Amino acid sequence: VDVARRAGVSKGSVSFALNGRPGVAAETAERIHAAAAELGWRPSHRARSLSVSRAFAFGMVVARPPELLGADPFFPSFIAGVETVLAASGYSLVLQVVSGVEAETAGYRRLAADGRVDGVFLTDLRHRDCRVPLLAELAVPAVTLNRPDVDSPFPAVCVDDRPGVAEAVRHLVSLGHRRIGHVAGPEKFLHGSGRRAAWSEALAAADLPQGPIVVSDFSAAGGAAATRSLLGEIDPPTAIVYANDLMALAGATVAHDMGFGVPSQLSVTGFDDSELAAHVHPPLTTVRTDVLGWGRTAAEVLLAVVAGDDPADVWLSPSALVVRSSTGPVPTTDRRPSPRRRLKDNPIRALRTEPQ
Amino acid sequence: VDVARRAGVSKGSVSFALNGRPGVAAETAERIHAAAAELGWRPSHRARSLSVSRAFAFGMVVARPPELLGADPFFPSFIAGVETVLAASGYSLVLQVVSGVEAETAGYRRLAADGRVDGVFLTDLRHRDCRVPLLAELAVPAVTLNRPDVDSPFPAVCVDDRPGVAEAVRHLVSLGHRRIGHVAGPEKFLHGSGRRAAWSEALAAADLPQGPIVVSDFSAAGGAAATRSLLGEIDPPTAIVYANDLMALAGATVAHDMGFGVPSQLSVTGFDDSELAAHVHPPLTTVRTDVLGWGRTAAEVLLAVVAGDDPADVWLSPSALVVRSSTGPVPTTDRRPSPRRRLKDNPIRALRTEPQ
DNA sequence: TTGTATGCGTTATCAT
DNA sequence: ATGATAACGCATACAA
Repeated sequence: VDVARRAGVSKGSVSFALNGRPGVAAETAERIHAAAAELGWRPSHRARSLSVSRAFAFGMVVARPPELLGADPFFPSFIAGVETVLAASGYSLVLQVVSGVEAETAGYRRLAADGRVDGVFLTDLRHRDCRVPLLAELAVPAVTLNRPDVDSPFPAVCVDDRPGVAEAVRHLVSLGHRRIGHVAGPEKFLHGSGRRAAWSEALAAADLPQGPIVVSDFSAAGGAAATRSLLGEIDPPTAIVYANDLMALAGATVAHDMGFGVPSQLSVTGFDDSELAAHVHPPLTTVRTDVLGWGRTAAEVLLAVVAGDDPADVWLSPSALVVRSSTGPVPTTDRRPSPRRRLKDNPIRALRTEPQ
Repeated sequence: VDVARRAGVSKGSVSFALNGRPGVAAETAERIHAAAAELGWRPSHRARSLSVSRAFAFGMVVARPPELLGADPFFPSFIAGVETVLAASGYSLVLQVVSGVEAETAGYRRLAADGRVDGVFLTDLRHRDCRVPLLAELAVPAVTLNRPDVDSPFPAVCVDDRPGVAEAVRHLVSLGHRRIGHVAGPEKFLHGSGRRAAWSEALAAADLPQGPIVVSDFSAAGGAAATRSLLGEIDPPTAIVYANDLMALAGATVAHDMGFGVPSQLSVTGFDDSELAAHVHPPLTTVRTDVLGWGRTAAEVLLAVVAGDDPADVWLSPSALVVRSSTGPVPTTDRRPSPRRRLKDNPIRALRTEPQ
């Protein structure tokens, strides 16, 4: 109103001029802009929000336990990628971290009921993920990270985990390994079972028998326990492909404690290429994905959705192996663990152990 | 309006009744509630926001590089703590991750200009932190994590890092160490220089000379480089206190690669008690703080601020040492590193090296 | 090309 | 105790 009065025009003209829409004379528009500038006019986000029924924000609800979130490089990078495009678009990100699926559902409902967001990012996709129908019912636009295995009306931004895992297996095979185990993430997660499938298929493709597998939980403790179990078997694998770095790091530690040298007696690969991977002993061979780009693209797609168009799925550059020193040639001779450690960690089987 | 019509009253009465305010007859109020329920009325967050000029959201802008964020257990836990109290209050958290101080300032300005938040959390406090006067000028309420070293109108929620670090030093002293080094975080951060001061003062309190120090950057690479430098000195320390776990973990790796057994020849302590700390070899002695509680309290305080009162600073339970196996008795005899590693990693000094 | 009028869903200020 | 009416700040259909 003030700007209109100062420019000697009506409210409507001001709105049109300030939004750069046709239907206002160039000279008038200029006068309006000048008036707005002099008055220090700033658009009111809230009023606009009420008027156009949009929140100018996207949401994300994360249902991981905090201690796992803190050890996982995914979310910070993803969010950073998202922000780079949101900041330029006047959009914000509202984040919710919850524990448990019921709280997660409640979180989405609240976001939707309050109209706090115009769309959400669906991460950590699960099998038959209930969030897809939920959001469809709530009429909240979404973008899924990878394509769900339920009917989904939402576009997906996909990064294929499998090539990296397959590459890891091939790498191990080329080093002579024939007994390659896997420590998987929870099977309910698409990426958990996807990486497992990639490992399994890569073994088959190499004409190798399926190796031993333990399904774990992406945590350090879980990775340690899984490794203990795998290496305690009668004929332990000579290499283990882990579904993430955290489990791999903890697993390598357990192996070492059990007397399995890494990589001399056991090769190990991770997934994520976390900050620490290159700085442990031995540096971890792992799989890298472009998480930052993932976030960037996901944000762009969601922006396109709220802009009204119906973007197609997009596939980003697939994961790729980063070879470091936690993988090596398969041990040719006696790879029984050294006696001291073995005695301590596995007293029963230590009876058959002798110095190497 | 619909509810009012249905209940046969006016808009104003509905507003009063639904907000449980005095000035409406009990019977009328009941009729209104019934009508609202039948109509499935839900309050509009946006309209309320416009009307009362509040966002019902708090903000947080994080200016760490993504790869460091991903390796740091702080933010996820802090945010999780924040959420537990926000969710119950109808508040949301809008998160911004940026790179660089200028983007950070811009982030706060945008949050304020758009009126997107009613207050912000100030984390990673720096010396003479420019965000304090900025937010004061912007008239954005805030709560600071620990008390800034500039005049601040904002309440602070404090967790003292120092007791934990001091405890670590005392622990090392009790193990016989007399030459205790430190790998610090950037000095511009309050927690960086605070931990350094704690280390320094603890040494003085133990009547020990100041140990060698390298100022680093909280990253794994930084911790590795700092350690290399420290252990390359003529008379390397027998123990190193690191300002965070990431540097400690990378540092322990470097030490091992340089032929320093941990803890046989070098003791190491971290800070954070990250997920991996207990699952590396050797398990890391480190300092733990209640980050979840920190987030919870900070949210409560910010809520109190926007509610109109002027809460006092609150001090939470201080940090405490978690003793694991990366610390041990000071080496009594020849602690020169073993020759093989040493040859590889430090060829110059290897000339003086002999087998142990 | 410009102006007028109204809607968005609340809360707040008056009257009565 | 209740009801009408005015903000809040923008967008927009429609008239001129």
